[in-house]
Formats: sequence, C-alpha cells, structure tokens
Amino acid sequence: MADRTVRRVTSADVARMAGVSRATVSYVLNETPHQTISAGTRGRVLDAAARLGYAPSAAARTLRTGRSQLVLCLLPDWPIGNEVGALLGNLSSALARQGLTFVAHPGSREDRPISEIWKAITPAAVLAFAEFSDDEIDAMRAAGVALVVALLGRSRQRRRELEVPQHLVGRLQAGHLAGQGHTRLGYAYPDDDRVRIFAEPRLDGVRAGCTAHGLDAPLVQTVPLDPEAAATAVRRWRDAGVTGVCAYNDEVALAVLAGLRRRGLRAPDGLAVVGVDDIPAARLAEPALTTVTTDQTAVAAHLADTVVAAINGRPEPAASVADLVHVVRRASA
Amino acid sequence: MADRTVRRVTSADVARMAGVSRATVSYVLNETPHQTISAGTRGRVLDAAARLGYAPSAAARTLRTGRSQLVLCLLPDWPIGNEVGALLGNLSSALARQGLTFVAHPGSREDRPISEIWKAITPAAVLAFAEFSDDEIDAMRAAGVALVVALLGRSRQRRRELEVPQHLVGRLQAGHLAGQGHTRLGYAYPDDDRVRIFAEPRLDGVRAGCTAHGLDAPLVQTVPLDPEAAATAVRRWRDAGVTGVCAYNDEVALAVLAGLRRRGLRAPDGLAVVGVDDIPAARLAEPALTTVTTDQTAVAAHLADTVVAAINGRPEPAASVADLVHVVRRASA
DNA sequence: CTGTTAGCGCGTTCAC
DNA sequence: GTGAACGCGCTAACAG
Repeated sequence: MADRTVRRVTSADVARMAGVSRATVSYVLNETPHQTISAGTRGRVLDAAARLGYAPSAAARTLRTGRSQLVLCLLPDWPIGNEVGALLGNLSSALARQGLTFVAHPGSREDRPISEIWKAITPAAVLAFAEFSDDEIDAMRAAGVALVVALLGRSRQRRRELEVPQHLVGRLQAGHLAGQGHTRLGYAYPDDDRVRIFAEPRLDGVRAGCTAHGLDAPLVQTVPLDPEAAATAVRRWRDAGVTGVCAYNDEVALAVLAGLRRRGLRAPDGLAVVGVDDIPAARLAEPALTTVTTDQTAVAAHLADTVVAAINGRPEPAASVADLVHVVRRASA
Repeated sequence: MADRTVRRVTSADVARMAGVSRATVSYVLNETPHQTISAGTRGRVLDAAARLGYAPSAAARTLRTGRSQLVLCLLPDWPIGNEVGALLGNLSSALARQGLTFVAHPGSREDRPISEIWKAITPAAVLAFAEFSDDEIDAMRAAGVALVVALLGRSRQRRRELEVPQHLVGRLQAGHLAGQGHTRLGYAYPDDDRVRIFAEPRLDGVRAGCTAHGLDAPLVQTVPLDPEAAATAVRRWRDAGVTGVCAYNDEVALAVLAGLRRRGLRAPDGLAVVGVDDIPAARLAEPALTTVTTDQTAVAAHLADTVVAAINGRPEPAASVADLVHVVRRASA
C-alpha cells in the first residue's frame, strides 16, 4: 500500500480540495492585508490545508520573495565557549517564536569568501562576531538581506547598542576590585590574536573603571594558558605593586591562579583575580573564581526583537542592555 | 551614477552575452555528463559568466532539484564545548571543499517540531546528536534529504561506524589506569540527564576495558560539578578500595580533583583521575589532568566524505575511526 | 467586497 | 545545441 513517489502537497492541492483558486489559498494562509475573504471560504481553505498537512515550499517562497526565513549567524574562528553557545541557543528560541529559523555557520573566513555562504542561504538577516567591510554589507543588502549586524566592533550601521556590552564587563571587573580596596590593578590579556575583538573593549572597560575610581591605568600582561608563563606574569605584577587582576576570561583567570600556585601563593591574598563568563570550571577552581557574567537570555531576546523588526520593515526597538552584566562573587577576589 | 534596482545576474544574461541558449549555459556550468559542448561555445559561456560575475540562484536551484546545497546539523540541547565546537568547524571546512555549506541549528527539540526546521532549510543531508524516530527519518527522505545520520545512538541506518567512538574513549581511560597498576576503578558519571547519550557508551567502554583487563566492574558515582558533592563521591570510592577514577569528561574530572582537595588529598595518590576532551582548564588544574582526546579533524573528514558520497549517490566510504583516540598523560594519573 | 486570472522569479532537463 | 515545460508560491490587475 505504500505510495510510490510521494509528491509534495502544494497550494494547488489545497485550492482544489477547498474549491477555490491558488491565489485565494495564498491570501488566506498569509492573512494578506487589504484582501477580504469571507469566513466560509477562509474556513474551507484552512480546513483543507490542515487536512492535507500542507506546508509551503520554502524554496519556492524564497525564490519569489527574494529572501528565506532563515537568520544566519557567522561564527568566529576562535573556539566558542558555553557562554556564546548559550547565546546562540537563546537566540534560536527567540527567533523561532517569530517564525524565523536560526542557523549558525562555523568556519574561518579563510575557507571561502563570505559571499558564498550567504548566497547559499539567502538569509533574511545576517549576524556576525566579526566586522564586515562596507562592500560586503552593500552586497548583502543588494541581495535582499534585510539586516546585517556585527555583534562586536562598529558597523557602519551604528548598531553598537546591539553589542553584548563588553566594555561594561571590564568596568565591572575593575569596579569590583576597587570596591575591595585594591588600588593598583593588572589586566591579564589573552594570548590569542583571534579574540582581540573581544579583549580590546574589555580592556578599555577596565581602563575606564580605573579612571572612574581614581586609579592608575592597569598593568597589562599577556598570559598564555600555561602555569609557568602565568607565574612570570604574576611575579611582574607583584613586583609592580599590583594586588588585583582582571582577566580576559575565566580560562585566563585559571591560568593566573595556576601561576600563583607555582609561586607558592594563593588568591586573593597573593593577588585577587576576577574572571569573565562563569564557566563550570570556575567554581571548581582552587580557590573558587570570582567572575563576571552576562544575562544571555535577555541579550538574545533583544537581539531577536531587533532582527524581527528589521525584517518586517518596522523601526528597531530602542533598548539598553546595560544592566545585564553582574559579578558572581567567590573566593578569588 | 548608482544604479537603481540592481537586478540579479541570471543565466539568461550569460546566455545572451555568450550568444547561446540558457540550456547550454546550464550544461556548461554544471559540466553535465552526456552533453557534449564544443570547446569554443564552452569557452564563451565560461567567459561571459566570469565577466558578469554570475552566481546561480540558490533558491531557484533548490526549487528545481528538490534539495539545497546545505548540510544541516541539529545541535544537542546540552551545552556544546570546545571539542564539539572544533568538530563542527572541521566539518564545515571539509564540506566547503566539496561545495556544500554546513549550518548548525541550536535549540532544544521542545522549541518546535524538528520538521519545521528542515522544511525551512531543505537540506541535502541532516546530521544530529540525538536519535531520530523512524517516522522522522522517513519524512526527511521523502522530502528529498539524501542522508540522515545520528552521530550517536543507533539509527535504523546502521551507521554506527560514523559515530565518534565514545565506546573507545571509555576503554582507553580504563586501559590507561589498568596500565598504571590500578585494580579497582570508579566511574564519575555526569549529573545531567541530557548528556546521557554520550555518557552511556563511554561508561560501557570503561566496563569493557575493566573486563578486558580482568578487573571488577567500575564503581559508578554521579558527580555534580560541586566540590562538596564530589568530596562525598571521593570518600565512597576510597572506602570501597577504588584507586583510579575515569570521569565522564574533564569538567567532571575537575570536580573530582576539587573533591579530593576538600578531603586533604591529591591526585594521583589519593585517587588517580582521567578526564575526556582536554579542555584548556585541564592543563591548568592542580594537578594537571590526564585526559583522553579524539582527533576531531580526522573524524570530521570522514564524516564529510560520507555525506558527499551519499549526496552524489555513491556508496559510502568504508573506514574506521578507531585509532583517532588517544591519552594525553599528565600528572593526575 | 470576493475571488480569479495570469505571469513572474530562475535554474534544470526532456524531447527534438 | 535549442525550445519549452516544470518546480511552487506570490501578487498586480481585474471581473463579478
């Protein structure tokens, strides 16, 4: 009894069953404005569609309208951790509620030109962690992409409000240490050029925080994820009178803790340490790591609203993501 | 001087410039078999296409052929770490070399039916970390998806060879500890139901490893990512005479190390510990963590080959991913 | 108001 | 090597 070729259910099938034209089916299913359809017809169409299990062809719709219902996110080439992972998950959920499908594309920009990627997807919007060139932005818009946003760095679109507030992260770290009475701070910079786009704004935030609290600028040291190298950084900080260190993220912070141990020291007495992200390993460290986190759910919701507004041609929601960052106080600072 | 509407370059434009029909353009650009095109014509078409910067419409092609050039990967609802992240990146690169675009969709299956997702994408292949129901597999195949693979668990397709060999991971952990002279092993099971699909095969591997080395079955304890709770597990293991513990992954292993410290002990004397994944925090732990890793690049390459073969209707490559797993020996075991 | 007709968007592929 | 139809949904123009 199994059918041979299972031919898709198309709007023509629905039209036939409902006894109307395909145009009517389209109007009913899309609730097209300015097209009044009688309740009776409407019901018959809806019923037929449901009965047949009709689902419009994404490809046909994309061909016709010039853009799919997909939102593409270009992932950075540095390893994404749980925090970014959580952001993506939340974003996906938030967009799903609006009928949009979120997809992420990993892979360095070296692999293939970015244009090949979005041309293969025809997305309604593109988000990215890297910056776009103006030419790229123009090309995408010309191709029908409704919104192009760089989650970091300044895009021509001046959408800085959309960015996860990296600057605030740094300010909060510095503020926490200053509040503990530290007067000379250090900054543990990551030993990976790929994350510079994240690290710079965070460091800027720490500098701003120091200024705000009347402290000298932080003593910046690059800290590799290696106990011995970290021990060297620790020595330099202590020689310079530094008593508190803001680390780029929790992993770098863990390296600083390891460096302290190498020198027979321990946070927070030898050096107070504050990380970023609150990864699982943070609370398992010795001592447990004080760290700064962001409310990824709220950030994702705001981002999703912005995307939806742009796709529907509405003005983007004005909102702030300022108070989504906070300190998780533990033993290390 | 800016053009108004920038109309796409279509195959008709190329045909016009080359002085041929659209059919010919298609044949040339796709190198269609059994269609002999003279070198001259061929050259003119190629030239025109290049000169115009022609790129075929992905939507139109998808509409016509029934499947896009996208490979969809459904991500699990548990947080993906660096290891899985690396696998995705490698997979993306490997597929890109074959002209396929890899996209990942995060988000729990609860958000929306999985069918909505693939219908929105019309992928050539679907990979997932979860299992599919037979109905889902049938629906996808009927809709034109060339290959459906569950990276874990048994799919009806009997593609277990494709799975990252979780079983081997466990065997290797047990083998390493047995090789160190340990005769009574423990297993640190994760406190998160969502990762059971990963944890079970790993634990099975440890059991098999114990059997192979003539040891009793491992004493399994669930270990939350919390020092105090881990300390309790440590006590139980030691009371039972366990001297070596295989942990589900590095995070759980770090918890065990923390539990040891809580009891004034230290690996490997108090308890030898072996993790999985070699996350950055592993080498920064005190003591540094011995762990098992997989060659994600090789796994990705093999997976990519399989996908490409299936899409092109060729038989899948027979290969083994057995020797892609190895131990990174450090101080903890 | 209600609903229909007709043609577009673009690449692929069969039959001549 | 070509003409023409096809895959499928959207929407402007139009008739009742």
